[in-house]
Amino acid sequence: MADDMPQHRYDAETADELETRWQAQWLADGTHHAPNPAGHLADDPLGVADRPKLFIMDMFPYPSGSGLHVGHPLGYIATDVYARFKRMSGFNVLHTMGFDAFGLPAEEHARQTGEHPRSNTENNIANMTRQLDRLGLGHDKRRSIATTDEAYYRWTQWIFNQIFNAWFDPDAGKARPIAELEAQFASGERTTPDGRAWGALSPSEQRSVLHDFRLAYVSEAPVNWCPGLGTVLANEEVTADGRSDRGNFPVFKRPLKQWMMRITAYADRLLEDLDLLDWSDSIKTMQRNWIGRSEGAEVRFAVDAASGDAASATTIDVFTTRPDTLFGATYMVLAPEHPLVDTLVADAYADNVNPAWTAGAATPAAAVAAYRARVEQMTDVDRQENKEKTGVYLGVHATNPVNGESIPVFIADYVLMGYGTGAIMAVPAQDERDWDFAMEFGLPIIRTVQPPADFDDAVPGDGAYVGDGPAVNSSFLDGLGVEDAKASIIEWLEANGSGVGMVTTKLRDWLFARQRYWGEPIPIVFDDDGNPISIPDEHLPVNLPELIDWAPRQLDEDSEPEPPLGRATEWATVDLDLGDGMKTYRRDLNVMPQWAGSCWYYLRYIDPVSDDVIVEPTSERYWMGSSPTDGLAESDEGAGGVDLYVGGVEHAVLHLLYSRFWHKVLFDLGHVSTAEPFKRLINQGYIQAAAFQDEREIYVDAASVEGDAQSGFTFDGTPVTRSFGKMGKSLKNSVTPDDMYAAFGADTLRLYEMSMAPITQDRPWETRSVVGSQRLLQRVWRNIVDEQTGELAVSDDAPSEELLRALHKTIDGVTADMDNLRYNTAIAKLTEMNNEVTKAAGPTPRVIADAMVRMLSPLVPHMAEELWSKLGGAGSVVWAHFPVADASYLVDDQVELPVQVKGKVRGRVRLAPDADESIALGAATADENVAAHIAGAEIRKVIYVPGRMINIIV
RNA sequence: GCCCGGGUGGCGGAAUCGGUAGACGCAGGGGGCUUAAACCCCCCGAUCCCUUCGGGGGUGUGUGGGUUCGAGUCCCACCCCGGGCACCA
Repeated sequence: MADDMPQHRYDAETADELETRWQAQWLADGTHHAPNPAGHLADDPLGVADRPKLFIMDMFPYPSGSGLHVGHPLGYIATDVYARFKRMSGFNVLHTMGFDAFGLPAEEHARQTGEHPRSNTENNIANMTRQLDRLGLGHDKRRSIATTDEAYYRWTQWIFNQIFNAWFDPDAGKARPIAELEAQFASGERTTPDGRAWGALSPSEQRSVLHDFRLAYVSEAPVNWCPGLGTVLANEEVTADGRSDRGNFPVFKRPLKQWMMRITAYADRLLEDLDLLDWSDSIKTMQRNWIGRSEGAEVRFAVDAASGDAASATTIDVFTTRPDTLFGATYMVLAPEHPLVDTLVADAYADNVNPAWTAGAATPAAAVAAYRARVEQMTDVDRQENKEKTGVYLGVHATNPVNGESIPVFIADYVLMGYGTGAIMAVPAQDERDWDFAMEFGLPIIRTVQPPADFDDAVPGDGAYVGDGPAVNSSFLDGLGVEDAKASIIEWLEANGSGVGMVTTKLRDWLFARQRYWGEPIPIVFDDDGNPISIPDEHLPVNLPELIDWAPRQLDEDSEPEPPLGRATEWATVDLDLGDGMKTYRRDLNVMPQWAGSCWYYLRYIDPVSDDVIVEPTSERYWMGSSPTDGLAESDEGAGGVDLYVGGVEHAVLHLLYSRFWHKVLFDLGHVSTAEPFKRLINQGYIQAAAFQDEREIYVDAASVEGDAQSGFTFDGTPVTRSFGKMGKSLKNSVTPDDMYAAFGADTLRLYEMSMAPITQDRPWETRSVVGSQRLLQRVWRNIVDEQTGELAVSDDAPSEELLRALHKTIDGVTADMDNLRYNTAIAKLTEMNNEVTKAAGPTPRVIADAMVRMLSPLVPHMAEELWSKLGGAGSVVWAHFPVADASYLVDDQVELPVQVKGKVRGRVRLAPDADESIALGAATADENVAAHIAGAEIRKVIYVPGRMINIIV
C-alpha cells in the first residue's frame, strides 16, 4: 500500500479497528438488551419497556463445521437493519439468535473421529458465533439458546409431555388435557370401546384405551433397518437401489413401534388460519397443497355373490371427491398392495374373459402375483415417467350401490395405497386417469356430466370432462350442477347406508421418532405391559447417556432394529415411583427429530431463564401479542405472533407447519396467548456465485480461476466453463465473511449485501463489485472527517435551502424504504444524497452530517457509531432517533414536467406543482418544439395531471 | 401435466397509484489533479437516422395482439427461465 495514502482514510484497517472497538463497547454496555415487561430480564436502564414492542427473528442456523460463507448472513443482516431502524423509530425490539444444534452431522462426525457430538457441536457454535459477532449484529445475547442445552431441551420434553397428555376433542375443535377424557370415561359420559365400566378396567387396560386418543401416540411404521451399520437410516440416507448411502450395505424395511403426532387433527385449523398470516401467497399455497384437503364421500361397494364365498362377504370402500359421478362408475381399482386383494382374488377367470385383462396369466392369482412383482421392481422414477396405464383383473365384480350395476374389479399401480382408502371407483367419463385406463382395457364410458357444446364430444377422440355442468344419465341427479349433485348423492348414500360424506387430507400424522443418538430423548418409560407412561415434569430433563460406543456393530439380516440408545444398557432401564410404588421401567430408546427443537425456540427467546414455567406469561403476551403500532397493522387481524420472521424458502412446509401445530396445541392448553407463532414471514433469496468446471465436469476452486467471459476462463492454465449456482462447498465457490472483513470491513460487507437486490431475490455474488459499497462509505467519511488529521470537519453554518430539500426528500424516501425492507433503494437514495453533499462546496453542515449518520446507522452501525461519537452525539447512535422529514421541504416550488403531444414527449416545462391547467397549457405551448408539433392543428383535448405531466391531443 | 414467481443496457438492479424507461452501483470510455501511476474529483454511456452541432426524429422493457390521450406497469394468446407439486381419486 502506498505510504502517501491519507492516514485517516476509511479503509479496511480503519474499519477493523473501529468495528471491533465498538462491538466490545456494545457488549460491555448491554446496548442491544431488550427489557421484558416482567419477570427475568426486566432491567430497563434506558426506559424503553413501555414502548410498543417488535419481535424480530431469523430462522436459526445449524452450527455446521465448515463455517459460514457470505450467503448465510444475508437474512441476518436484513433483520438487523430492520431491528436497528425500528429501535430508532421508537420500538422496544427483541432480536437474538440461537442454534439448532441437534442433528445428524455431529453424530456422523463422532462415528468417524470419536469426538463426542457435544464437544463437536460446542466447537462449531463457538466458531460460528465468532463469525457472526464480527458482523455487528445487534442481538440481545442474553437470550441466545441452543437446542442442545439441557435447560432448553428439558422444555422440549415438557412440550412432548403436554402433547402426550392431551387429546383432540372434535366437538370443541381443540386439544384438551387427557385427564378430562378420563373423567368422561369415569363418569360414564363416554362409553369405553368394549362397553365395560371404566372402573372395571385394569389400570393397564385404562392406559391402553386412553392411548388411542393421545396427540402423541405409538404406532407401528416401517423403518429402514441397516444391519450392516447396526442402525436405522433416514429415507435420504438410503440409495435408490435400497442400499445404505454410507458403506453400501443392504437396507431392509422393518416395522418398528414409533412415535406419531396427531397433526392431522389440526388440518382444518392449520388451513383456515393461513388467512390470518402475512406470508407470501406461494408459501401459503405450498402449505395448502401439503395439507391437501379434499371433500367427498366414502362409498361402499358390495362384492358380487357369484364371486365366491370368501369374497362375497366383503365390501370395498372407496374414497371419491366426485360422488356425483357415481352413475358413471364402470369399474373399480384397488392399489396392488391393498390388503383386500388376497381375499378378493377369484380362483379362476371366466371362459370369456377379455385377454387384455389377464396379462396372459392362467388364473387371477397368477396375474396378481406377476403384476405385483413387476410393480415392486419399478423405481419411483420409473413410475413417475411411465404413466401408461397398466393393471390386471381380479376375476371378481362388485355392485354399484346406486344402480345395481355389476362392475369389474382391477388392481393397478395408478391407485396409491397411501391416499384415501387405497381403492377407487373409476369414472372414465369424468376423470382423465380413469379415461386412459378404460381406453387401454376396453371398459365402458358413461357421461354423467353434460360437457358444454364446444367440448369435443366425439368418442373416443375427446377425453374426460372434469368441469361443471348438468348431471345426465344419473337418475334422480339429472339436471343438477356438480355441487348440488354431490350434496344430493351424499344424502342418498347416508340414507341408504351405502356411504358417508367424508373429508380426506394428504397430510399424514407426523412420524416423530428417530433411531438416533444426537437428539432429545423421548421422556417416556414403558411398564411391564408395554404401555407408555410419560416421565413426570419434575423429573425432566431426561438427559442423554454420555457413554456411547460409536463403533459400527455388524448384525445379520434377521436382527431386530435397535436404536443407538439401546446400547446404553444401564441408562435403558430406570427405577421410578410413578404413583404405585418404586418399580423398574424400560426407557423409550428413540430421540426426537431435529424439527422438535426448532418448533418453539421463539418462546424461549422471550424468557430463556425461568425454570418453573416454559415462558413467563406477562412477557409472552407482550412479545407475542398483536402490536397495533408495529407498522404492519394493515393486515393485522389479531393472530399475533412474531412480528417478522425471515428465513429460507426450504422451510416453507415442514418446519413452519410443525411449529404452527405445536403452537396451536400450546394455545389450546393455555400456555401461549396467540393462535399463530409467526405473524409475518419473509423468505430471503440466496446468494449465487459463479462456479467453474474442468473438462471432466469436476468443480474447481472458483477463487483460483483466471480470465473473463470474453477471453475465456482458465484454472491452472487449462480452460474451464462457467455456470452459476447457490454458493456452497459442493460448487467450490464459497467466499467467506472473514475474507470480506479483512479486505473491506464488516460495514462494507453489510452494505454490499443489502444493496445488491431486494431481500426476497436471489443475487449473484461479485467480489469485485464490493468496492462500490466501500467507496460510498469512504465518501461519507470524507464528508465528515478530515482524512489527513482524523479530526471532525463539519461546519456549524446553516445548509443551503437546496441541500435541505435534498436531505428531507432523502429522509422521507429512506424511511419508507426501510419500513418495507427495500434496503437496495434506501441505499441508492443515501448515495444520491451523499453525492449532493460532496458536490456542495465547503465543509458539510453539521445538521446534514447528523442526519446522514443517523440514517446510515442501521446499515453500517460501526461507522455510524464512530461518526456519531465524533459529532458529539449523546449516548449510542443505536438509541438515537431516526430523522423525521419536514413536510415543508418535500414540496418543490417548481417541478419539471414533460409535455406530450399525442402521447409523445416533445418538450419539458418548469411549473409550480399546483399550477392550474391554463397556466400549464400556456407554458407548454410556449415551448418551441411543442409549438412546432401542434402548429396548424386544432387542440382537441388537454390531459393535465398537476405535478406529473401534460398531454395535448390535436 | 398442474400451481406459484420472473423475463428491463455488457452486468446487478430502479421506475411503489397507468404519467419523463434505464435511478444507484459494477465494468467501460473521456477529462482534471500528478513528473508519473494509484487514490480522488468531474463528465459520457440503449439503438438507428437527420443536423445549420442548438438540437430534431424513428425504434426500444421476452414475442404477437388489445384497452387507453398515454402501457415496463392493465387484459388476451404464446415463448423462455427459476421454484414447488406430480397418477392424491
